[in-house]
Parts: sequence; C-alpha cells; structure tokens
Amino acid sequence: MDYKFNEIEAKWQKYWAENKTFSAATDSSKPKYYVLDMFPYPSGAGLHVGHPLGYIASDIYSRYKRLKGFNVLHPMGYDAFGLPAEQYAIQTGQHPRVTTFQNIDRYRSQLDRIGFSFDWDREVRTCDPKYYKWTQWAFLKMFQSWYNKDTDCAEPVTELVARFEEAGNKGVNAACGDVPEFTAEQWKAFSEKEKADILMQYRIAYQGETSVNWCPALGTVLANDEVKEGLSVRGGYPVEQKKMKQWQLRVSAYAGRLLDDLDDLQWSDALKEMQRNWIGRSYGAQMVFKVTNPDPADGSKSDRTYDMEIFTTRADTVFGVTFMVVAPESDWVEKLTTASHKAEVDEYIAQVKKKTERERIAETKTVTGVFSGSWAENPFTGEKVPVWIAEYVLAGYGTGAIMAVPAHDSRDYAFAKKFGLKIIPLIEGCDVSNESFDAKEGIMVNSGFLTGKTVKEAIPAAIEEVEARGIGHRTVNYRLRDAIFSRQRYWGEPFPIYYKDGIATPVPESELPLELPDIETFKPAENGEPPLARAKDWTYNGYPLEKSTMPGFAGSSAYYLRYMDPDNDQALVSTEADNYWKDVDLYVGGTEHATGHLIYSRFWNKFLYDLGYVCQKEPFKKLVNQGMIQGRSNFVYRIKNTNTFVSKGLKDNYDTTEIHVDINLVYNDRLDVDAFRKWRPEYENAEFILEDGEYVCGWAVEKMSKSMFNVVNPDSICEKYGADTLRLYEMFLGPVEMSKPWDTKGIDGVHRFLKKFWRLFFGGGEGLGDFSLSEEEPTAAELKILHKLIGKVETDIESFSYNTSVSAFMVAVNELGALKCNKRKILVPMIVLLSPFAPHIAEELWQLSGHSESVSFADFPMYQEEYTREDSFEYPVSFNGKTRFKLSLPKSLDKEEAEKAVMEAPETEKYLAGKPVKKVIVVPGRIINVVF
RNA sequence: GCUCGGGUGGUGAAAUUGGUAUACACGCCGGACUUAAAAUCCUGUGGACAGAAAUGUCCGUACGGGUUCGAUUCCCGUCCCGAGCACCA
Repeated sequence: MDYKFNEIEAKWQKYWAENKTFSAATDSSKPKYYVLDMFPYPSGAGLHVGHPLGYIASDIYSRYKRLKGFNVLHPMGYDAFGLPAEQYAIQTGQHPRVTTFQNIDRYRSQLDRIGFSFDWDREVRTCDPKYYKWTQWAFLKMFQSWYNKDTDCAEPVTELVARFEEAGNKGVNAACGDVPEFTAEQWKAFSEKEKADILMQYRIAYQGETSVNWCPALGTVLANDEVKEGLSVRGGYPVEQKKMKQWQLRVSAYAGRLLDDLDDLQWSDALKEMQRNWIGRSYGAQMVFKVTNPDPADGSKSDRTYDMEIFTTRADTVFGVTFMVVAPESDWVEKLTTASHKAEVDEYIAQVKKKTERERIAETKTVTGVFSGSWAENPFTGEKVPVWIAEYVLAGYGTGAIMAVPAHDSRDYAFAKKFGLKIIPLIEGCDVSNESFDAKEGIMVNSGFLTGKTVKEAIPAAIEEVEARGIGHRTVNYRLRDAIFSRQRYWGEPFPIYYKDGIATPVPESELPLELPDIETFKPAENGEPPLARAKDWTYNGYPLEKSTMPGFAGSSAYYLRYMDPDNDQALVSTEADNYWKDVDLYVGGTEHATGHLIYSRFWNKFLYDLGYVCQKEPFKKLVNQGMIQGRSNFVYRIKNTNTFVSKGLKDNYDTTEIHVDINLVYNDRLDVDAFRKWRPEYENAEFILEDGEYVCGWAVEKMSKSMFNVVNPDSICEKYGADTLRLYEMFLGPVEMSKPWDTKGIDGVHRFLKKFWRLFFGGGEGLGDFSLSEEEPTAAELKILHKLIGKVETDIESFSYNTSVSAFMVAVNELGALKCNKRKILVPMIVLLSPFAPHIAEELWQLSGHSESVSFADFPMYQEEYTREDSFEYPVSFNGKTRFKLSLPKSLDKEEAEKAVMEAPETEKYLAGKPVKKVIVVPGRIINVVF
C-alpha cells in the first residue's frame, strides 16, 4: 500500500476537528502547559512558507507535552486591527472588517492544511467587540490608577484623591508629570477642571502634551518602536517631531521592574539585552546649576536667575565643566535667550524644526549649536560658563539640559572643538589634544577635593558632596519613554472616553464595549480630525467621544490572558482560569517584537498584577525566537540589448543584466527553458547559450517577496509532498532560532524518509504489501536503535534541536530497514516518537496497528521505566598526583572494575611508562583508540 | 561608534559542551532495475601525497598565538559576516 499522504492528512485533519481532539479544559487534574505563538496579522498576501516555522516548532512541543501527560493550552487567533486593511479601505472603500475577515479565512485554511493542534474554540480576534471590550476595560483601569513609587505598585486614583483631601500632595511619591505642591485646602478649592488636570498628571493612562513622532503620510502619531531611522516601520514614510496632546501609557513608571524581572526569564540573551538597552538604566545624579540671563529677550526685567537641573552619570567631572547645553525643544530656550542673541537663536531653532527626524539622524556627525547669551555658575568652582543650545542634547532624556565636560565626553569634545570652548582635562596623564578621554578610569587631577581619587571613588564622593550641599541628589534615569497610545486612525479600538466640559471622563464599565461605529469613507475628516469625526453621532450622553483610536499593541498586550477564558463576558479572565493557566510556559515568535509588543505586554501584565487581576508578575516564562525564512531567488543573465540569455558559468564572457526569474521555472538551479519562454510574452523568442546542454541560473538569498518571484506557498508544498513532509522539512532545515533561506531542493530527502518509515509497516522494506507487524521479541540490536532514538528525540525536543531529531529518525529508519525489522515492539513506539513531528502519518499507522485512541505515550510504560540511557561516567586517570585525563566508561562497571580496566589497558601502561599519550578515546565498554 | 551573536566540505548543517571533526540531508560521480524516462535502490564523495588494490601518511573547523596528554569547543590578539541600539549626558 502506497503512502497516500493527501488522503491520510485530510482524513485526520477532519477527525481532529470533529472530535475537538485538542480542546483544552480548564478544570483538569493534569498539570498545565501553555504554549503560545505570536498571533499573526492577517495580511492580504496569505502565508508563505516562512510563516509557519515557529508554529510548527511550537506545535511539536505542544504535542510532545501532551504525550508527556500535560494538559496543554495551545491557542491561535488574529491580531486583526491594523494599518494595511485601513489603507486598503481608503483606496477601495471596502470596509476593513470585510478584508480582514477574508484574510482570516484564507489564513485559517492555510493553517489547517498543515495540521496544527490548535484549540480553535479559544480563537480570539482583536477587532471583535467581545474581545476589545477587555482592551477598553484595561485602558479604563489604567486611567483610574496612579503609580505609587513607595509601594512600587499601581493604585486606584480614588485613593489618591482621598490623600489629597486629607493632606494635599505632600509626601505623595508618584510617577507623574510636573505638579506643583498643594495642600488639602488648596485641593478642595480647585475647580473641577483644575482637579481633573492635576489628576491627569498622575494617571497611568494619561493625556499629555509631548513631543511625539508624527507621520504626515500616515496621518497619525507613532510610538517609538514603530519608528526606525526616522521612518515609519509600516510603509517607510518620514516621521517628524511635533508637540501634540496625546493619550499615553506611563510605561516609564515600570522601567525598573521591567528591567529587574528580566533576569528570571528564560529568554535568549540577545533579546534580554535588547530590552535592557531599550529600557536603558543609568545611575547618576541630578544636580542644580544657577543660570543667569543678564538681558532677557522679552525685556520684562533684566538679570533673571534660575535653578537649572541637569542629569549626569559623571558627577566626578564637575570641575571640568566648561559650558552647559540645553535642548532646542526645551523650555529653557525661551528663558535663557538674551536680547542680543535672540535673532541667532530664533534662526537656529527654526532650522532645527525644519529638519525631519531622518535628516537629524543622518546628520548626527555634524555639530550644530548656538550661544543663548546666558551664563551658568559651576557650583563647585563658582566659575561662570556659557549656556549653549544644541541639537545633540535631547529634550526627552534626563532634564533636557546637561553640563558639558569636553575633556571626558566625546560629544561635548566635538562641540567644544567646533565652537572654540575650553577643555580642562581631569584625569592624570590623559591626552585630550585629539580626542576626549571617556573611560571611567584613572586618577583625578585639577578636581579640588576629588584630586587624587580614582574615578570609581570620585563618582560617589562627588554625589555625596552634591547631596551635602543640597544642590542635587543621586538618581536613576531610564531611556524608556511613556508609550504614545492614540492613533488618528479608524481601524482600532475606540477610547471609552468622552469630554464633559472639556474634562476627559470614562464611559462606565457597564457600557463596554464601546463599539467602533461604521463610517462611509475611512480618510481623515476634512478638518484634519481623525476618521471617527465622520461618524454620525459619535457622542456619549450628548458629549463628544474621543476621536482617535488605540494603537496595534493595545489588542496584543493581553491576548494571552484572554485565551485562558475567551468567552467570559464578566471578566478579562476569571480568577479560576488565571490561577490554573497562570502564564505562558513557552512563547514562540520573532525578535522584531523585542522592543514593542514584548515590552508592552510585560507592562500590561504587571499593571494587572498590581491590581490583583492576574497572579503572575511576568507573562512569558520561556521565549524562543524563531528565525526568519528568507527566499532563495534565481537569476537569468540577459546579454544587454538582446533577447539572448547566457548560462551562469559563461556569463562573464558577456555584458549581461541580471534578471529575477520565477523559482517555479527552475529546478536545482537549472532553468526549464520552455517554461521560461511561456512565462512572459517578451521571452517568447528568447535564445539561450547553454553549458553542457543546460541553462544554469544564479541565485541569491533575499527576503521572500512577490517582486523577487521567490515566494513559496505552503499549500503547494502540502499538495505535492504533504503536510508531514513540510513540517519535518522546515525543522530539518536548521535550528529553529536561525534565519535561513528556503530551498525546496532538499525536501525530497525528508519525503523519502517518510516513505521509508511507511514501508517498514508494509513488509519491512521489501516492497509494499499489506500492513503487518511481527509479534516477535526484538533483538538487542533493534532495542538499541529504538532506545538511542528515544533518548535523542527527548533531549532534542526539550532543547528545540528539532533538526537533529529528524536526522536521528532517518538513521534509525535506515538501520531498521537494513535489519528488515517490522516488529510491533519496535515500530509502535516509533510511531509515538514521530507523532509530534509528523502527526498525520503517525495517527494513520497508529490506527492501522490496532489502537483506537489518538496517539499517546501512556501505552508505553517502557518509555518511562525500562529505558535507561547507556550513560557513561567520567573516570579520572591520575598521574603524579595530577588528573591527567578522564576516561568515559560505561555505568555498568563499578569503580573498582573501571580502575582495573583502565590500569590493564595496554594504552595506559604505555602512558605510565612515560610516553606522552596524545589521545585516549574511550567509548562505553572499551578503549578504542590511543594516539601517541 | 557601542552591545550581543556568528565564521566547520560544493550546499543546509552535526559533534554527548574538552575526547575518532564533517552525523543526517541536498548536490555531484559511478552502478542496478528499465527499450527509455520518471520513481526506487546500492556505492563513493574534505584536501594533498603514495599505492594496481585493500590501505597508509600528512594537512585540515576564518587567521595568528596560548593553555592542555588532547581544542571546532577554553584564553589573548587580528580579520570578516549578521543582528540590535545609535548624539541617552
């Protein structure tokens, strides 16, 4: 009987769906295991062969864990709000919901074809009101919470109000915006609007005016992680900085916890490192400099003096401060510009504003700046130093102002050189004639009370002095900014916020979800407002509702919780479900979410944890980053100005143009010339210069994309080879974490393996008869093959080395084939072992072998009990009191026997006789090789 | 520039983490079965040298050093490749 994979796969996929084989019940006596894939955005292009890589890996793991007796939750859903559907809607008028649902259907059928063990009863779609009810709910919770730095925990705003009423805001240690101190009496005297404005500064979801990434082409603001190199990640449009009032999430309040808790996660070092950099903690001091504007530009009164606070990690270098710098966007610019410098400053600010973010980044090497006219006083030396305005200081980090120490900071150095400012070296023996000395090492000189100390001693000593003088304090700064949470778009979650007399007011929880209204066209409104301005009656109780919508990461931040209890309309997740499923044990997805989704999710989870809605402080215990599968493109070489194509090996003899050719016209880099002629009308009469009668194509690894004609569709692979072959082959290509090009060439080998495996059950390798298994007892050699494989596969699955497991299967099947082994006691366990990788063929053979239930390890006590690995132990061989080498000896030998074996080995004798042994190779049982 | 990963046959990649380097697969060479092709199966396949042959010797894991009886693995230096961050004071 032939291996008819198409029939087998269709049969079992239908069986799994009808019997809900993979549905996970929450009330279970079994231990839980939660395996999650990053849910996809259903794009119009459908899945290519690269997308399922991670899904296959996690599916293997899920199936393996089920076999091991775990109650596995393995859900799938769709991140269904997003820009592409909306842009398509703007162009075509097609409602984004329609396109999104069509794409979801396409994804679903493609996923089903690969035979995943998803529990589809738990599917979520972020654009479904039943789902986004809970996104809105979480937003309201954030709106109604503030961050108490004393308890390091989010707490209800109602409690904060109670404190204000009792004692004002004195002693309230909150992560918040700038709020002046007020007493209880003052608080009570404030108007409603004033109170609302003050509370807004404290809320975790708050509205604030800050410099944001504005993308004119997309007509929306973007979060920091949605911008790369000054261009929007989606679409690649220029982004500029603009001051706007936007909803934000106070992620920065959680920066410390987000950083510290990283240590306990089983994530790759690379990913943790990325998050650490993104959060960017630096220890230093905040310090006040007196600055004086001798001649304010507005002329109101002259000689105004301020306390200007700066942040530095190098408090030890205060004696080397020769100027100060403030960011062009900072409020200091206005305060410090003198009448005589106003013209220059205005021009400079105008110039800076004109630049796009991209230009600014591209020109980081160019030093620009302007003198404000004001002077600052060095608190340690009393010396007057000029205050400059320069782009290289960022408004958003620290206080937006710095003390410049050109001798020991390369940026300050470049600035000082350009504008002829003084450079005072502070470290013994350093040479600052050509570059600054940035290293934190050496002995301090020219530094008053710090002179003679090492840098490491001087930093804390300087901070102590600063604190003693009351001009500053030790502090920690983070790069992580608050996340901008509103988007001027249609296809996203509406904010459950309305404006009552200009005060942002939450829509009552009981009214959620606040559903996205239908509108006619999806463009921004004529007055420049977001598309929701076009909605009829977008009001609540007659008050206008918020017109922007939430960003993509809103819906994806807590979806892993929703899978635990997807149909609950009373809570995001019930306490019962949360206490059972707890957290994601294994999360599989790409690194591209390192500084976006994976930060926001952790923040979101911690917030819910603070409020007691979830029981774990981290959402994703273990994370595996699957690599990208790139395309492998093929090229043909056309001789310029002709319709003649020359084979790759001969192309250097001609002047040629490289042209992408559809990889479906190429096999093993050999072009099907007839198919090529038919491919495009312009190639109909193409001529070829062949080598050895064949046209050899060139190739390159590129992104898989339609324009490169290198997209491989999983459906066509399933059609030709079957889903089991696809699954096995994707794993066989290399380690899951590694990026690698797709090359269909090797797939035959894997397919051949499955056929050989199949054949073992149909006549033990001698042609295909009927299904038959011998009841004979296996020989030692056969058992060894099986047990070796069991050990290998188990360790491989646990360590995600699926590629080597597949190899191990091939070896075992070849060996069993050579032995013509078709014994039940060997082959049936083999089915079980293979089932996570190639579930369809496994189910079929399992059924044929007379079992009724789905594949399970439970029927194989031998798997747990009888199997022991032929482990060896290391036996150290000592000589002259020093361990000279270790011999690996089988465990079955006891120590005395082992010693005897080693001492009696002729090789050891030679070694002891003084001849240096280069190599003693020992396998369990015997010494097989000694090299002198 | 800074921070992480990596460099092993013609190709994708293994190597129990210090113990026979190149498992497994692709590709290629040769062969079997075929009128033929496809499919399938078998043999060989890092390099150099010696030999009719089995086989043997030497060199080989980016490069140069070091530690070790022994290094793809550990240490130091150099060169490349990839990823992330990028004026973060």
